[in-house]
Formats: sequence, structure tokens, C-alpha cells
Amino acid sequence: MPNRGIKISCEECTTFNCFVKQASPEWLAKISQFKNQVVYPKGQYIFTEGSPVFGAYFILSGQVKVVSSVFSGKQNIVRLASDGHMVGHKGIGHETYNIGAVALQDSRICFVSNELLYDAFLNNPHFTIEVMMFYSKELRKSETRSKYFAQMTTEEKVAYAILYTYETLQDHDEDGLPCIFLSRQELAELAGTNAEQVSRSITTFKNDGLISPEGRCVKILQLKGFHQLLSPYDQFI
Amino acid sequence: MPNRGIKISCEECTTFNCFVKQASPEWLAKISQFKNQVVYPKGQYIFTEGSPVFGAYFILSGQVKVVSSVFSGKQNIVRLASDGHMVGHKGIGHETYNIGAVALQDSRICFVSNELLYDAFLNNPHFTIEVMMFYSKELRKSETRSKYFAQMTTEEKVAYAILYTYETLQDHDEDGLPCIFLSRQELAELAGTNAEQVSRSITTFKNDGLISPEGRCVKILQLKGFHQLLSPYDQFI
DNA sequence: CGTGCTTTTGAATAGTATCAAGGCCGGTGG
DNA sequence: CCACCGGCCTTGATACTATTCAAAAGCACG
Repeated sequence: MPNRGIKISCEECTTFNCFVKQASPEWLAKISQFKNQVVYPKGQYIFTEGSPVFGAYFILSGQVKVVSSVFSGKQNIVRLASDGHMVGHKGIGHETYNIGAVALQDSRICFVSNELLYDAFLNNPHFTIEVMMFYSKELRKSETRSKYFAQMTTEEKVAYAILYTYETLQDHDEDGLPCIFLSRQELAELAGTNAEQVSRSITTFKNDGLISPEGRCVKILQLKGFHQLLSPYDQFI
Repeated sequence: MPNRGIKISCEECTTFNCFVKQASPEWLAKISQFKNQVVYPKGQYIFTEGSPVFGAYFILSGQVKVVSSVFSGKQNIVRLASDGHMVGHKGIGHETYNIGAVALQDSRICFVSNELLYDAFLNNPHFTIEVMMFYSKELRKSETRSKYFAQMTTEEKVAYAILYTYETLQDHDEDGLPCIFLSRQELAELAGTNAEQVSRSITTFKNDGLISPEGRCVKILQLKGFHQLLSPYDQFI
């Protein structure tokens, strides 16, 4: 069960890149007052596919995967998100958009209702512009991704998935080496392939000295190697 | 060469869904005054890949394809757009984003500089929110697309490309039947495959009575059939 | 020490890209 | 008016890549 604990207000929150920080002091206080904050344990759904979303979720700290299934069972990772990112905002319109969000780590997440958010947008142009730019950038990433995915081999897609995961979640092991904690299945859902192919690709990368898999955790030894692999697809991410 | 002709002001423009219409009367007048308007003939580049974009283009009337190439030669259609749509806005930041836009038909297009646009955003919350929602929706479409493309067969991708083209451009022949005017190559660039596969799929669709190809123009006889084909991938577009 | 889950590896299959050739159509020039 | 040419479209054959199916190995957990 989500732990409620003590609520961290927007004023004392140190997640510097949170969009809400763009609002005026009064509005920051207002949002802080009315926002809902929950700590979701690892593996927990923040919101599920199919159920309506009545606002936006801002990640104060933690990691989240945004998922969406094609057929029954066939899941797909649409996006990864961490501190300061926004998930679940589906606009003021009420069309359905079947996505869910799952915590990859224990995550403290603030919920702001659509009504409050819309009011804040109307009264805080910088805030609105910031969110607009966020969407604009995400759109570009997504377009770039689908454009390149049409041309990439499976191995390149897996390389992309590894690189994207690291660049988005910025995980490190105890030695400070970049690494990622997703399962083969999760990497497959991100790369648009299956767990077997991911395993094969990971073996290849290991033999090439790019990574060092330790159980399910994958240490990245040569970030440069991945950039080289993906160099035909320039200006990625 | 682009024909400049007589400029249609925002006040007298009848493109009802143009975002600029959301601005206040004063700002509408201001944008109208400073905007640049050009009629691009069919086939002409509105802006080219690689060159910086200094503002946003609003399509007053016409049809545009937004393209992006992976390697040399390998082009890709990222998006189609028609009346009222916006293309080329790359945000205030100056990261490069290698896309180009080509007119599919003679198109009258208004250009608004980044500076003016930003000022308008700051002073017209409804305008900004509208643009934000546009990005949000496009992002969803793009995510849905890349999610489904990973699972679809080539034939389904071609079906999607045909349906998307019709729903976006809304072309009709002299009898009022829905039809599309893209070449096989263009459909391939939209579907993420090659012209040969598009041709094969089109033959299948013809044999199933879904379409009636007349030269390069493709008449759609049964829109329902395409929706059925794509029904595993619900709530598309 | 088994049980179940994830990962790895192998072999068979199916689907798609590529290559190649021929057909159709419109435009150009003789 | 007709022949030729080039572009686009269609169709077939082939090769290859990736998915699927299957099985064994590794690992955590009770």
C-alpha cells in the first residue's frame, strides 16, 4: 500500500527541474496546498491502463515506467521518467489514452488535479510555456525514435534502449559506473522486440567489452561504444 | 518560386481551427501585421533539413509533409499536416532538429518569428494552452504509433498509412469518395517500409475490395474495412 | 533441496527487404 | 502521329534477419 507519511511542500522541495517551480510564489503555495503526495513502493501502479486520469503526476523523486499494452499481455514501455518529470497528463479534453505508470523504485509523487492545473496554466505563462516546451521536446524525441526504429536492426534497438535508459534514469553502481536495472523483458518492451533478442544482443555487447552484466544489473563500461553503434542515427535522444 | 501575391490577414482568414485565433484581438492584429505569408507551389520546400528554423509555420490552406532522412537518401515522412496545423516550431531553445517540410499541394502558409510567438505566448494564455494541447495530442499520437508499429505486420502498417493519410488530409475525388494522392514511395516512407511492399499490400486491398487504385490515386471504397484491419490496435490516430 | 522465474542458447520457421525484370503511362522529339 | 525514353508501379525469386518454439542453465526463495 502506498505510504503517505509526511508531505513535502513545493516550497521546501529540492527537485530543481520540476515544472511547478515555474509558477509564481502565490501559485506555488496554492498548488502545494492542494496537491496530493504519495510514496509508491517499487512495482506499484501509480495509475492503471484504462482508468481515467484526473490530473498530472509530478515525480518528486524516484523512477517510473509509462506502459501501454497492445493486445492482452503484450506490454510496451512508452517512456521512462525520473525526478522532476511529469506523467499522466492527458489534457483537458476527455479522450481516453490507455497508459499506465509503474514505479521502478520507491517514488514520491505529487498529484495535481486538472482543474487546479488549468487555473495555474491560465495565470502562470512561464509555467505553461515550460510545460509546452516539455511536450514539444518529448514529441521530437518520440518522432525521432519512431523514425529511426523503422530502420534499425534489433541489436541497434537494444543498444538504443540501454542508452536511453541510462540517460533518462542516470543510475550508477557503488563504484560510480553507469548501469541499468531493467530486466531483459523490460528492455525488450522498450526496444520493441523480445527478451531472447535482448539476451543475444547483450551477449554480443559483453563480448565486445561494452558492458558487464552482473545478474540482472547491466554495468556500462563504454558509453562511447554505444554512441558509436548508434552514430548512423545522429543527434539521438 | 514562391508566389507572394496578396496577403490574407488573420482577421479575414477563415481557417477556423488555426491556433492563432485563440489570441486576443489586439494580439491577433499584431501577429497579422508582422507575419509573413507565402504561397508555396506543389513540391516546394517550405524549410529544408539542417537549416535552422526561426519561427513557426501555420498552414492557412494546403497540404504539407514533414520529412526527415536517416541516412543519405533514406527519407521518412514524420507527419502530414493541412489547414490550421502548425509545423516547424522547434521551441525557444536552439537545439537542432533535422526536419524539412514540403508542400504536397499549392499551400498558403503564414510564418511567425520565435520572438513574436514567445511574446504572444506570454500574453495569451488560451493561445499557449491550445498549442500545448496540440503538442500533447501529437505526442500521444506519436507514442501510439511507435508502440503499434513495433507489433504490426507490413500490411497493417500500410493500412495505417492509408487511413492516417485520409484522416489527416481529407481528400476526395470528383464523386466525393475518400481518396489519397501519395505515391507508393511516399506511403512507404510513412509506413516505414519500401515501395514494393506498399504495392503488394495495395494489390491485396484491391482484391479484397477495400480500394480501387486509379493510377497513383487510391480511392477508398471501404473505410470500415481499414478500421477492421486495424481493430487489434484500438483507438488509433 | 526442490520450485518457479529469468536468462541464455540453439534450431526451425516465417516474414520482409533486396534484387531484378517487365509493364504501364505521360512527355518529348523526330 | 508515332517511337522512344524515363519514371513509377507491379510482380517474382532469393537471401537474410528476426521471431517463435524449445530446452537447458542459473538464480532466488521458501
